[in-house]
Amino acid sequence: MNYNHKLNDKYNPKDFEEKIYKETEEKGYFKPSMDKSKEAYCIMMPPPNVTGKLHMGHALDGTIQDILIRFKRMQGYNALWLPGSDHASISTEMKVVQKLKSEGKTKSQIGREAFLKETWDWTHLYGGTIQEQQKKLGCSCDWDRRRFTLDEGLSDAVKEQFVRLYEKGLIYKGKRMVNWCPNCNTTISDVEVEYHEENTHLWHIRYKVKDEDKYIIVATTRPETMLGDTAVAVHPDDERYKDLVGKTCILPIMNKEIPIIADHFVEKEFGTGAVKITPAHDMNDYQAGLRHNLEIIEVFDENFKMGDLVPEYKGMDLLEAREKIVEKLKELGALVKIEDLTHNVGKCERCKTTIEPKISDQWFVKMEDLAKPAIKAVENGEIKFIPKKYEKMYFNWMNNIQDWCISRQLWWGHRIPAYYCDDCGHITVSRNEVTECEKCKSKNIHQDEDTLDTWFSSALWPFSTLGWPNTESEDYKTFFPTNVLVTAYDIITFWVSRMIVSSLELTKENPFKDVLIHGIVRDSQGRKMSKTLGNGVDPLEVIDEYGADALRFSVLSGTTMGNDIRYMPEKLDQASNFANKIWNAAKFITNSLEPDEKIIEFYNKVYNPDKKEFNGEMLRIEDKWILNKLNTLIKDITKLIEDYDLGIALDKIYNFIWNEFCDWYIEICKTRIYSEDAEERVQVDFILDYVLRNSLKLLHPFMPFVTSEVYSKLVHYDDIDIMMSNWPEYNEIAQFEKEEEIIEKFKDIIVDIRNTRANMNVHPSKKTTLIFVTNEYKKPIEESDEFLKKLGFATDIKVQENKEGIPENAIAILKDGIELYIPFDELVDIKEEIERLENEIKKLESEVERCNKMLSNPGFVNKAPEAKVNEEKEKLAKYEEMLNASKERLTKLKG
RNA sequence: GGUCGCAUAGCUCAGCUGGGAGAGCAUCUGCCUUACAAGCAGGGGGUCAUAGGUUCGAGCCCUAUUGCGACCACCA
Repeated sequence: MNYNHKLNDKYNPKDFEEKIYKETEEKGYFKPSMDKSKEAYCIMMPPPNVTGKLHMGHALDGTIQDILIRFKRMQGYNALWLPGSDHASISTEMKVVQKLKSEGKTKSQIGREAFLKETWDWTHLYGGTIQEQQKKLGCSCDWDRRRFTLDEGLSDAVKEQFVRLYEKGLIYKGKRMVNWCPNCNTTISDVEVEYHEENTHLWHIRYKVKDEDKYIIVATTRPETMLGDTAVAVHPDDERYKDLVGKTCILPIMNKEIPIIADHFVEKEFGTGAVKITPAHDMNDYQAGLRHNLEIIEVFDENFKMGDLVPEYKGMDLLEAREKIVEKLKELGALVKIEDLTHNVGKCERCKTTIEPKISDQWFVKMEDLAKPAIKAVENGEIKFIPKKYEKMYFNWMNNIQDWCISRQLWWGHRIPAYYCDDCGHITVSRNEVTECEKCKSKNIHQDEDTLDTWFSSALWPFSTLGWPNTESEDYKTFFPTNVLVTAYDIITFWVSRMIVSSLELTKENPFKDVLIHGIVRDSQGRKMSKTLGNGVDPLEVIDEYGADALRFSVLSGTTMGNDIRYMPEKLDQASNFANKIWNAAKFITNSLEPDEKIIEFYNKVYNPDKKEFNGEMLRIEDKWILNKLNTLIKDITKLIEDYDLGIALDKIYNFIWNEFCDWYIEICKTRIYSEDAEERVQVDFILDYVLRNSLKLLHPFMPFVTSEVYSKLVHYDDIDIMMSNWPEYNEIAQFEKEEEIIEKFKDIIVDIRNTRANMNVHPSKKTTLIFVTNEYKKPIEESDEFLKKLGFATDIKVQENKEGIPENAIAILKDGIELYIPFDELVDIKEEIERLENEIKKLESEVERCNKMLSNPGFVNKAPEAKVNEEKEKLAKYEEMLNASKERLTKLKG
């Protein structure tokens, strides 16, 4: 075979990222192998909004999942990453409404059917955008299995859930006070309400106590709702009002008699301690109204204009009515004072309109019993949150769970499968289209106009995407329950928790084993990225400038799961420098590579796959060193990814490739690479290729593109692309521990040499002879002669067992087991060398002192683990030896 | 108000079940050394927020304080 090993001169991600994605997708690598002999591994991608665009949060989320799936795929799992999108009822519907508005049309004008058609068109137009963007990021999901929450199958699943819960009595219809957005014209859930501080006033209004010459003053932020007051409440322990409780007062304007009641929810300290109760327009008042059996009087009509309680105000806007009513109260002398107040006002998350509490007929899911098994599943560890602290958030939510309002006054979504009989009023709930009342058989029926909360369908995502309710489908049987769910902490409560609930109720299985929670990506100043601030970073622009690999690196390097990530553009430089470093190293290696056949032949001789052993006799000490380091690295990275410590894993690979492989191994080997001896070259080329290819494999899940491109230029043992290659296996028995130790020592010595030379301003080209005094390391030093010479700036190396012939003015570097002398001749001032030695002695003395202190502490010697004590003893011996050698050298120089 | 979290080098952050403080960037010094100046070699820089406590030993565990942040609930 004749392979081309050539890499382009410059690292340029645009040359290959898109190409590689396309190729690997076309080859079907993203699909699960469906190999029954292999364990299945499955991740469900949290479905982004169908009309959405990729933001940094998606980029992070997608990168993490892609790393996991690529890792497992290389490990041989039958791995599926299933993508899809969410119909996102409110936000999509709003976008279409806006579009209609710009065309001068409204929802109600065109009707339900036409509106849905419009929305489907919109969805088809923009629905593919985010997928295309995820591809740019390198997401290796099985696009053929992609699902949409409004797909037919998923809609069936939604109906199935609704009907089952309804039949068990877990779904009910009831009057409740809900959050109503007057602009979106729908109920929204508590979590879709944002609270904003607003400056307003607190109006103090006095109500006359009936038949007495007393007044009770209430404080309110909403005077316009007073028309619907049905009581005034005070705290039962409030001495100021004790005598008034049980009496009645006269509601101004309405001139109506209402009771004065006592209720614990009233705070004595706030306002006047007396509060007007308007059950129709306030959550607390509503609850109080229920407790005290108060009448509910609605002040507003369905469009949130004034109703007809007082004809004068009818049809008025709320704020306008507020003004008029305040004026009127002033006239009547009922307005006592106006106080300034800042308080939190609920706003619609989407359109920022002030939320109005409203009583309406809605569908609810009874949560308390459903929550119990879901709490248990996490308590007993069947489902694990990573990091664990988020379990607390989950428990906090689940233990205080409220019934879930699932109906939405929207058209875009799953229409509620409930049919009302116009004759007998019976409600028929069914999986299928209903044409007659199940009770009186009347054909006079109509379906509920409302749709279901989007989360009602996303709660099914882990299994509805696999074919549920058909539990016999191949995918369902193979991949459910799934392995890990990856998402940000901000949707634990309304998505993660509901998936667990639905799954346990409907499938009796946990939907996933692990919940991997990551933080959110903030801007460089630590602010949340938002459209209104305009501080969002577009991942596509980043990819365009730096490449997807760099983006992926930058969101993970140096981060921990669960913590927020600050977007730092400098990290992108670090990332692309790293990719560039790999590129250059690979370019260097491949350019000098011996023919593939020769290297493969060498491999077959040097490696015994059955024993998983290298033939040490065919390798040099430095080869064994890097192989041993690689082996440890493989072990560490595998464990780290399995534990989801992705940031640490990435930094470890980075460090290995750059600071060990490039900075040391390649440098050490250069003389061999340029060697005249072909056998020598094959040997070193084999190691260079071997270590690089395995490092690339370890890095591949993180930076799929540059690793693929470079890997394809390495020695071709086979035709398998890196993506489908086997994950490196580590050897339990580290074969070359001793050699690693020796080279680490040599590295230390070389750093010391560089250090001293730098301190003494020795010109880099100036070379000298290195004299080693040792017997323990004689052989390895002789074996390493070439690179020690090169890296130690030596013309020559002498190894001897005594100190004969060492010039007085030589510099000494003293390690345990090795003494190194560098005769600098005229270059070195004895004074300086004495000074240097004195400093070193000082350092060593403090080390010895530290060890002695610890070892003379009876508490330490008696209570610390034996291994720890021995470790300190060994250190002490080593330092003492070095200290003595230094002292000896010093006296000699001085004498 | 309830719950949870965070405070480590100039900046952004790592630091595993307690056993000699780390990275990247920035900064300083010397290098165009035949893969790489997007680079190489070396250096400086930290009372690990504060105060107590547990321990032979605390960045790590406990308590309190200060300053941030998040989530939930929500004040009429």
